[in-house]
Amino acid sequence: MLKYQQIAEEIEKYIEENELQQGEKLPVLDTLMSQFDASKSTVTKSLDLLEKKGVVFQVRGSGIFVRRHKRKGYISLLSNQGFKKDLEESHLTSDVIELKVRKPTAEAARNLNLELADDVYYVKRVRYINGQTLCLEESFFNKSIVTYLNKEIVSESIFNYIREGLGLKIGFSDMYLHVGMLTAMEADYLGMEEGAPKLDVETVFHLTNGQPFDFSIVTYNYEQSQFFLQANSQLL
Amino acid sequence: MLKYQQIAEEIEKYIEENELQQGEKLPVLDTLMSQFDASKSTVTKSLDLLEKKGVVFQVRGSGIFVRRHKRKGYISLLSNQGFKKDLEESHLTSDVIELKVRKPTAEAARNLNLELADDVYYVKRVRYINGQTLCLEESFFNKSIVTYLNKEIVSESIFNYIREGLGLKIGFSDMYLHVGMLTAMEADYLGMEEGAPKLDVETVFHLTNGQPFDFSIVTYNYEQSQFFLQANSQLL
DNA sequence: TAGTGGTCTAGACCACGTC
DNA sequence: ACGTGGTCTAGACCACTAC
Repeated sequence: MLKYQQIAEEIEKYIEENELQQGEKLPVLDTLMSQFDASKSTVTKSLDLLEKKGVVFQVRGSGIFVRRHKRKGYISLLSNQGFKKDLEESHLTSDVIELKVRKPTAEAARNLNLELADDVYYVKRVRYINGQTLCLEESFFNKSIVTYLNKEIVSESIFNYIREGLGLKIGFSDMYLHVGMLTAMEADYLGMEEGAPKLDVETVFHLTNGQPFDFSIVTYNYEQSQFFLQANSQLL
Repeated sequence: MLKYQQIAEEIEKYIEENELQQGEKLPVLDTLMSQFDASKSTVTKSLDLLEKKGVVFQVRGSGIFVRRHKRKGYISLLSNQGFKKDLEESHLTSDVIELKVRKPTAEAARNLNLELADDVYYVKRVRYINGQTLCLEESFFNKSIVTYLNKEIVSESIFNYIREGLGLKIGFSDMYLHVGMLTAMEADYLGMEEGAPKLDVETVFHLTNGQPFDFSIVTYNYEQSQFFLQANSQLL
């Protein structure tokens, strides 16, 4: 593990263990530098990482402060989906409806830069949170990258397997959100009424080298759909 | 303007002007360093900024590449709302329904760290995109920070005024998303049917020093609600 | 093995906040 | 005026990719 990641992790752990609240001040840079025996740029890099994660914010001339949001039970839009689950204590399970090798839909092929004749792994799951239906998920994995899947893998964390089992490095993703109404089929899977509101999240996942490897369409039960997002405005 | 921002801007402009596509390679670091007469760390900082904005991705051992998403007409969830409008060519207008000084709701007070007896500016607007209703927006501004607002300001970009007119520095924000059904009142403002699907986005905007200054609730017309989001997974 | 991006350092200087 | 974070540099060395 890299030094700046290590430092970031320790600072984050420190905040959690001491239950620091929004606005509480952390030690100044000089202190952190000597405490972690690191240069200014390295500590700064750690803090930038934590700022990106929404854990701290830095104020020039003043100090480094803890950032927290106030609401519990929200799903983080940026750190879910094989990145990390953010729902503390919530119990996530999956029913695998379908798992097979097939040809991609036109939409999947377009998003994965594949031909219609190429093979994809197709996974359809219903996911539950604390016993309630959370979402219906359909995923298309480029089979030339994700070369093997089975029921055991698919009923657990597919992304962990992709990382650890296949040694692939997951990079960035593009997400598209739509609001709409449940079709009869979707309502059936989610145990809801046809025409009820829904949130569709389509995501194209890429490896660090830019190759798209997974296109997924997730339909959320609107009653469970509380999402959370942290933004920084210093993007010009 | 800082050197690394300048460089980032020029690289971005270069990409746009030459209409570089997803995956196209940019000059290597050494070239960029001499081209912009900057050190490696400075160029790297520019590229990190562009990576955060979703403009490029960097691959160790290989190069720097253009990142683009494929769909047009989506609203960027992270760079709207006083950050920047992302919808090219789309015409955004506002009808100001209400503008007054009042006491905050309990929810607004909680999110703005105010007492119920404190004053807030309350703004209610309907926003249109290309002549169609886009959303209904209610905002509460901490009056001790945003000391003055009027109809002219409010019918244009409030955030530009806050930045330029008041000289305040906007920092980070927390966003909460819910899916639900339109109330009769909301449906009326948006010209839709009661019970139609909606997306509510509640946002708490903070200054760079961490002070919350604006709490807003935006109810989107689901027919116009196509949102876009770019994520990076290297947040551990 | 050559090329390319990533990490880390030490230090100079700058810009902002606070008192 | 002082303390604190932010920018920028030059350079050493490391890790991954591609050939």
